[in-house]
Amino acid sequence: MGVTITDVARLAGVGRGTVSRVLNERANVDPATRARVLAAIKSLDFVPNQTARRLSLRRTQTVAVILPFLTRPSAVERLRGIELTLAASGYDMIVFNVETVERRDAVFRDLPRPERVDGLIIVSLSPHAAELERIQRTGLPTVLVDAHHRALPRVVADDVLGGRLATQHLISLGHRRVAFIGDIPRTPLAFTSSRLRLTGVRQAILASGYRLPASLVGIGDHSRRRAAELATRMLTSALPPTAIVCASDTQAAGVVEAAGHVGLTVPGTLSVTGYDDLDLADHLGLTTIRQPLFESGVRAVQRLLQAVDGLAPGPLREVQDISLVIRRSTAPPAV
Amino acid sequence: MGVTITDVARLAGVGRGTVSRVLNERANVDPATRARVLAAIKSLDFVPNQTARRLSLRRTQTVAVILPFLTRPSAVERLRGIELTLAASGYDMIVFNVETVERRDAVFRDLPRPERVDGLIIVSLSPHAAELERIQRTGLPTVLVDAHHRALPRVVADDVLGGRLATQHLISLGHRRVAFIGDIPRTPLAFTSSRLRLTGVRQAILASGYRLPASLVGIGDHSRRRAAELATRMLTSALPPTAIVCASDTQAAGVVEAAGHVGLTVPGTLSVTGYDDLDLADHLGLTTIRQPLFESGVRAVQRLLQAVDGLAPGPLREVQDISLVIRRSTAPPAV
DNA sequence: CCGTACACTGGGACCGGTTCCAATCGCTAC
DNA sequence: GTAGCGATTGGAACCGGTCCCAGTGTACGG
Repeated sequence: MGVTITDVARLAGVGRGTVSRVLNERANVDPATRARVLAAIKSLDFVPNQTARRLSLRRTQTVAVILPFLTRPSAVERLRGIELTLAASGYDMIVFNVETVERRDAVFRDLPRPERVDGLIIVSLSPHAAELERIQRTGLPTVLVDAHHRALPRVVADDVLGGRLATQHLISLGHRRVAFIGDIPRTPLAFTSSRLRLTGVRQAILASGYRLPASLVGIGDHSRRRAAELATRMLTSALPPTAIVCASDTQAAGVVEAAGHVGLTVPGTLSVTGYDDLDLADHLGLTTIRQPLFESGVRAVQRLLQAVDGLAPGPLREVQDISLVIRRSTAPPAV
Repeated sequence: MGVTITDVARLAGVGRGTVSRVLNERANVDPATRARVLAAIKSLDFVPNQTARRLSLRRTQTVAVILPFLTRPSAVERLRGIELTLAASGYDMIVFNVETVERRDAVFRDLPRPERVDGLIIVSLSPHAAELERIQRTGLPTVLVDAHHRALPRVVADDVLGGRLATQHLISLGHRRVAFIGDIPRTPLAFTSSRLRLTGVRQAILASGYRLPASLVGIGDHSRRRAAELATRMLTSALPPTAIVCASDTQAAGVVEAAGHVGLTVPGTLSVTGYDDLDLADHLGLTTIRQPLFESGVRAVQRLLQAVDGLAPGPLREVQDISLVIRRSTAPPAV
């Protein structure tokens, strides 16, 4: 237990520096010496102590991932991409799941320290001024995913476009009263994506000469249940929508459920679109906007590690492609 | 950048040892000295370097979580419980998502080293002999969740009971031909839970004097799609079941879908039960077995940290309560 | 007035690596 | 034969903490 570099050096009959040189594949080691050292390493089953290495190198070989709501499948899928890529690069991943404002503050206060982690990946959480200032002061390489700040490198999809695509699809089917159901934008844990999607929805509607009255915009926390409540209220109002664009597949599932409860059929008397193209969307036959969730995690890590290695960061804003996936939840409005 | 304990000592006009004593709240520090040191710490915004601390203490303040298939909501829910509890205890959590045999081997080979982590939480993966041997040799505190090995402390639910509960419910409704659809048991990434649930199903069926022919046991990888295929085959056979017990809500969702495709209604002409009580189950109105997923993560961490602190481990096998949740997917068989 | 116990403190050794510098060695060039 | 050079090597210093030991100062008992 606890074989050290000194043990290896002693067994191989060399100095500690030489063992270190072999370990780190430096030049200037005599092949015969190298062989002796490698044999000693093998026979002792020596593995360098990470902690000591970190202290000496002043590098943690660790990346922190901050993300809100591990409950959301889309966040988990991004995390999978991050984990896989990080593992392949020999970095450890420490995860901070942020579900409350207190945790958010604590994480942003304690975490961004170069002696703790080599880099930061922040998912679906847009840093505000104080947080940014702190990150920049430490000089810690940082990449945002599905989050925005003009000063930080980020991997995003065009949420405005996504909202527009879904809405244009509905309008081209003949819908005129298109509603939107999405997340609360001004929570301290806000997802900016929902707000941007709404912008896209509004753009498409206005461009076609229709209107988006406030009564057709439903905002609530991100849950199936809440979405169902909002939809129920809309659908039982005097002038109900014939189609609803949702900020997520989860919320779309709630809307479909609500439609059933108030006696509407999807897509017969109500069209619904989701967002993300989760398994759920396939299951429910939801028309939705697909975005490369897993891939966003992969790219974030690749860009982060480039920055950690001191390479050029590339364009600050990297935009990933999205696409409309048409299934069975959208159809022309009932006549 | 990088304020060290030496800087603090210099500013406070004391030795490094004294600063350390203040930091670690040791006795034998003069109140006046302590105050001076604390003032220096504050004015320099000093935070002790974790890495140096780890090296010196030979403690990593880090716990590794190994879990297969982050894609599964049940695994994520357990992870949430683990993350929250670990965060509250000041430990870092590094996560290893295992989706292939290669990764499993690599993780079990490289990870269990006391100089890397203070403890191990293994979710839904039962270590085999070589892995156990390695873990025990290192003496690393370890807790299993939803996994089994007689030599290791574990937090589990009674899966046999769960299978029995679901089946007894169906039998009490009048079903005689009850089928089971679950996971492949002998994959290197096997979930033992599915096999145990099948055992419970079989027990209940035999206890009631009925039979469980091989044709009514469907085994496939854990996905909605695969479950749907298996169900379709069963339901279109000569002697179809009137009820299907599934090893997970996800698979139950596939079965419900398949039922629709072959012209059966749930629960009219087919009863279905799931397992886990995910949001999905509520959504689909699935009768299911609820188990405390989040809580299992919490308990695992509590027990692990006890072990890390050298306290008594308590009973090796801690069993959590499960319960039958009856919703709208089960009813008496059609006459 | 002095020995001693006790509270407090400074600083060296250590954790296990990496890196730099100086020393050694063999070989070539003159 | 020897100066000069590059390749190779050992070992000290360092990363930033913790901890132990010895030393200082003070109060107290005899």
